[in-house]
Amino acid sequence: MSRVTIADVAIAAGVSKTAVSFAFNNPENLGQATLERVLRVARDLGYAPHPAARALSMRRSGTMGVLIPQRLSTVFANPFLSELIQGLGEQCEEHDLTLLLVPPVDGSLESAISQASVDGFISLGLGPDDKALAVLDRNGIPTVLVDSDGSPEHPAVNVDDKGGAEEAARHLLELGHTQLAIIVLPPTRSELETTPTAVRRMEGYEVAIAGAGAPAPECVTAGISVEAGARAFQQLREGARRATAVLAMSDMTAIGVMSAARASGLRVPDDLSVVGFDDLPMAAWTNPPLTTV
Amino acid sequence: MSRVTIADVAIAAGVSKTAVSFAFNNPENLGQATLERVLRVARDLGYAPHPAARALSMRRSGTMGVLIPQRLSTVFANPFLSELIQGLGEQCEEHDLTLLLVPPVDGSLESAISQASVDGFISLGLGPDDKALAVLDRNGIPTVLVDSDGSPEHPAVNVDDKGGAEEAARHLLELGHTQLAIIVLPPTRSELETTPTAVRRMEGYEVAIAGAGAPAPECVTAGISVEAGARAFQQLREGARRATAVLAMSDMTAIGVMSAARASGLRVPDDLSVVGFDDLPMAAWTNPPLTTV
DNA sequence: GATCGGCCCTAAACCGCTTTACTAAAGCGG
DNA sequence: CCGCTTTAGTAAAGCGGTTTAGGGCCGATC
Repeated sequence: MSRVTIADVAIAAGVSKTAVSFAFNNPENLGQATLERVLRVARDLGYAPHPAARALSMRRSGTMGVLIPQRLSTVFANPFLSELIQGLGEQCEEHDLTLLLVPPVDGSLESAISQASVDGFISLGLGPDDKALAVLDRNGIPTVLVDSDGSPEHPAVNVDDKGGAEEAARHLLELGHTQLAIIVLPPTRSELETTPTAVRRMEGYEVAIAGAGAPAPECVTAGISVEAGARAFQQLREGARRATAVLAMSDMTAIGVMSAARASGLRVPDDLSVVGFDDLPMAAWTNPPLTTV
Repeated sequence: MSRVTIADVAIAAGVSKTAVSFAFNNPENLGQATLERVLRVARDLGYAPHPAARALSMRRSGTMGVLIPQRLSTVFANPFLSELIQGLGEQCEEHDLTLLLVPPVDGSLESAISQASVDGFISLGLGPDDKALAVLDRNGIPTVLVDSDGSPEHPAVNVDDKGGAEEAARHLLELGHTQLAIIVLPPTRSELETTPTAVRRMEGYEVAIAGAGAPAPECVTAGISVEAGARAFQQLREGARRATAVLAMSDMTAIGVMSAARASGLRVPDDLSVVGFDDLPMAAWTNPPLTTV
């Protein structure tokens, strides 16, 4: 009933466990005849090495973890993350790894980390002083930071948030807009602090705005979805100041703003300019195509 | 340098390995004082149980696998799958499980299965006679089939492909269309056979068309993406027959057809009707909103 | 004819944890 | 003060693999 183990195969083939192991991992250690017999018996019995046992004894699991600082349910709703994970997936495929998505367990990334059987982590959006990083280090799990502030201790891959944001804002200012609105990314882990990414993009926006001597922008926070973008647009309409251009920190939100604006009779970009961030493929399908970073 | 093990903690706390294990898993077996001491030492040392060792010994890994019959890179491009996985993710979260995505390794699902350390599988789009299923059974891994033909051996959750397709086709026929075009889903695993899902949807379309006495539809195969949909539209234009309505087996493809049609000057739905399948949230954002199943 | 080196193969240790079976000490009523 | 049950903790046997050290057996060498 239960799983076929290496011992079963060994007995059935009349050899030792070692021989069976060799048959799969070091065939050159076995004679031709024995090798073939063992492999045949293994196949007939439907033997497959137990992954956990293998991982334990080899000290490697063949799995790459993606540390996600937000609920799993929100990941797939965010095309930017989807794109990223897709890319990771391609690489994993190439190297015969499997991808393990690791979201917080009961709100704690630390405990999630220690539960995961992983050879290394890609961690998304983690600050360099995050406690989760300390846990990783202490357990000796190699880690690459993505979308972080960077850290001298770890390799990191990052988006030029500040530069991109600055360019986006400058683009609008050069078009003649003076009153801008900014739609800020929502916090992910704690409900309070904004993400490092949002902070960096905000810096970029502000640099450009200050540089042009334009008035302070109006800020609204909205989730990464079309609906949230639409709500943000309503919020802006109700505000006192009438921004003529919107800087959204994500494309999804920007799309929401755009469609809500058109639904309420505004022409885009004539009456309202919108610039996103992410450059999702989806941004090109909208009508008109979304300007984005 | 290397990982802190249960033995390290045991020595440091002056107790047996058992006591340390109890501290985490059966605290009621330990005295108050010992319990606290062990936990404190463990925390100070940064101890975390090795997941593989734990999995091996407990015969459960706390991981749910999703068996995906296609390349990982195409999964995230397909919003329908994303939605599905998102739902699975929510459930996993609730039950403190992690989600392992398992695509084919070197084109073989069977070998991917045996590499994955998983307590159970959700398998997508597997026929009931798939060899991968046999492997699962032999290894005693519980499995739920999704989007399959159903199987007496396994619990299954399915979309009413045939019924839905039939309704979609009937809808168009009732609008007065007679010459329909069908955009078929692409094969996933082997390059040859169409998927069971595609077969079932095709049956539904044909039942409706035959029932209405309409001429045979024109069929084109296209991937699940907006671009593929656009290409399919071009292909149809070049064909001899001029379909006035298109039945697409996925929303993404339908959106592609729609936007390509508009780009080429056709009005939708006046000049060309398009019906999708999946009911993605995205389908509601298009202009006009996509009719879908 | 004893010695040596290769070739095949095996026994046993080990990976890090859980769990069963068991013991020493403590508590308790009589 | 004795035998009984509880309490608190331990030793050792797994879980299912890999890997190291070594043991027969063979022909070749001196």
